[in-house]
Amino acid sequence: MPSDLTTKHSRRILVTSALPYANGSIHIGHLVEYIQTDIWVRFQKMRGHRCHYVCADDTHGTPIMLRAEQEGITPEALIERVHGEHFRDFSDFQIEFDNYHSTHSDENRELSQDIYRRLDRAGLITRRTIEQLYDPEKEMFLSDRFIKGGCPKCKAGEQYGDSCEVCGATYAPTDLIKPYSVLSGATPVTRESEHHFFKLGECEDFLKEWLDPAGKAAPLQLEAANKMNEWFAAGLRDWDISRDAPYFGFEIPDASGKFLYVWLDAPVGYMASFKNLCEKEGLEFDSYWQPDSDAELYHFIGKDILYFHALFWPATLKYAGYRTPTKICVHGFLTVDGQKMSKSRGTFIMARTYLDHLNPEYLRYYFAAKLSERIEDIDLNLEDFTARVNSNLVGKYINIASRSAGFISKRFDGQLATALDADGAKMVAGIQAQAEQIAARFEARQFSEAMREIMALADQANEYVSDKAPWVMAKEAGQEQPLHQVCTAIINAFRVLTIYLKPVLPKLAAEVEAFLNIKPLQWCDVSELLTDHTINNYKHLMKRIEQKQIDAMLEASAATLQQAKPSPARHGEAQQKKTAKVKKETMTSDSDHTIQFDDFAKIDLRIAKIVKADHVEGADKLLQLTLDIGEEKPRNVFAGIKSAYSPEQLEGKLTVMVANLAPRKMRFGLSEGMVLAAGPGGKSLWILEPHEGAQPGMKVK
RNA sequence: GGCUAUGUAGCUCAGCUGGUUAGAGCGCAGCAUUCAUAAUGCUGAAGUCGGUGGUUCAAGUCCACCCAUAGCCA
Repeated sequence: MPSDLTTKHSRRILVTSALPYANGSIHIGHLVEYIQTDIWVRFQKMRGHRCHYVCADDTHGTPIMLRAEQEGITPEALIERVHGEHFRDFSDFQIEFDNYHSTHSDENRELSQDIYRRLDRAGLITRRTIEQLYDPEKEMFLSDRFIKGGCPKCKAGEQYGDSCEVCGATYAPTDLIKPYSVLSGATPVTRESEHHFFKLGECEDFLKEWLDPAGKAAPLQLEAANKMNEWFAAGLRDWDISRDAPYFGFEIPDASGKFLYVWLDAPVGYMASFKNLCEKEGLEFDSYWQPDSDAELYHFIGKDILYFHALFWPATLKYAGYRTPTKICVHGFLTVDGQKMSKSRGTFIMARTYLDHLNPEYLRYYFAAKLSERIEDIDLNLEDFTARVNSNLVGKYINIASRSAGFISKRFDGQLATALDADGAKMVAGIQAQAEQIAARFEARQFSEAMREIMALADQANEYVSDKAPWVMAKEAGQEQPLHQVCTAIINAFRVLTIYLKPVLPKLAAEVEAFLNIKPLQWCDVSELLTDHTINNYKHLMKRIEQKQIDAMLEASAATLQQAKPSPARHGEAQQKKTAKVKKETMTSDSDHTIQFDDFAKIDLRIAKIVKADHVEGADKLLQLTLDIGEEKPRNVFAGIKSAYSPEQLEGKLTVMVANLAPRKMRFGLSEGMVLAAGPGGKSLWILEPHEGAQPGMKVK
């Protein structure tokens, strides 16, 4: 259990959310993280801790450069505009940063370059010459996504340099048919360049110790720690942290024409944003970032960028002489109605589109009701969303105020009674008694549990109202005082519930404070009662969601996505594969069960001679086959047929293989195709064998 | 193919180290109620706990295999 629940001392806490990339807009998938973080931060502040929440736009890299060029503006102009858009979206969702900075700032330049120097001095930077494609016209190196050409497998045109969106093949950009630069149209040439690498392999001992510190809470959730162990087992490789000019970013000190890779300066942006805040507010930067700091440091991130935050980032900090994070809080992705957000279904919802149609606090509550401390994906089920918000927030919670406020204002001139009735006192005390339990839920990021518990308490308040039936008292003579006390008890229940919900519903809580005519509520106010006090007239605090609002939002989403580009969340490079995959899926799901001849013709089936078959060390089901299909080099294929065949049975035999299947990197090596076999599996598995006379390499049609 | 998660009522999810007739909220049905911008209370129906085998006196909970979904394989 966190220390603050037993000891009352004020903690110093620095919290970050991942930095959104400055080449697109915020969508509801992003919001899971910012809302989760914001709730946690608001909770800490309500508990009286010194908590700072910083973030920034992530502004560097080739995608930003290209986007700016497309729009005919400078990168600086682009990132300034996007910064404004992002900040407005976040603010309107009531995400309250203490500072929202930019990685393109003096603080970040100084810190990033200094960290590079410190790492270099510590012997953790190495330099190696690598080969890369180069655009001779534009005079710059090209990453895979800036090269297009024909897919070497299926011949589809206009494909990116790393994988084909039509057939899913992966390849090197040099394999493309007639490759050309996206930037200039020129044919790229291969060129050498010296790159700077961070020697991550040398940080392994430190990282293992950081991951599992003796006598301290682990910095990662269990699932994330498992993933780390997988990475350790696979071996840590050096990390390429340099890019050649021209590049929108920071220069590497003492290496002209070399820039820091965006993923190096992005997390440093956390520090830079905080440093900027320190300058504004007179905080001591070093006391938060020096190695022995007693301040706590929390990074909230999505599971897609664990690699950067759990390996590179702690290692960077450690060897640059800074403290390491207290905890990395990882969350899953958002699905809508059980599926990935989809543009065609209109479920790819931009933050702004949502705001145009619905109250942001609905979504804050719904996310809170679904978020746990685990890395699970959460689903925004729109039907469930409507039902829960309407029933829990409006029907249960808001309704408590609305049921009693009328009596207080009409019968007692807005004045609360000086005491509660015995049952009412007991009911309110029962709600108050849960304060530490609920606080522990918030602290541990078990928001869904917290919401469940709070709504159970709201049920208790409603039962009390139902038992006392104040509307009956109101009609009977001589029942003035009991009515007054009962309604005061109801208002008090509502006030305590409002404290519990305030981290989630800050704006609503402020309206409740105005209604109750009280100062901003803190967590410790739970133990007090509001009696002998004048409150204001009740105005309805929250409307129910109507189906037509949801429909309108989905429609608008489908429409706006024609123009607006969503931010790739992190970095273009990291996101590239994912986009390709999504596209592939929609293609297959749209297609029929029958295929056209053209589809069939795409599959290149060949007679293959099994020249060699081997067991694969460490694999339960695989055999490694070396297949001759008349090519210069025989193909290497891993086939899951060990249960049915021994290597000896296969060697020398002919079979049929899919020759144009995209090569796939497996744990044991590259598999360059597939052999055909039938059967349910296990021992019942039979590979295909042609009649005598077929020759290796013949096409099967 | 390997690895990691997940798979429990129509929906969203709880079920700790295996132990009495499997839980909650929403939704649904019936009744009550009318203070509340249709909100509330009570009662109830509803589940072969993804599947198949196994371990055990006893399995949603452990083991094996399989199926489905998502992700990772740098």
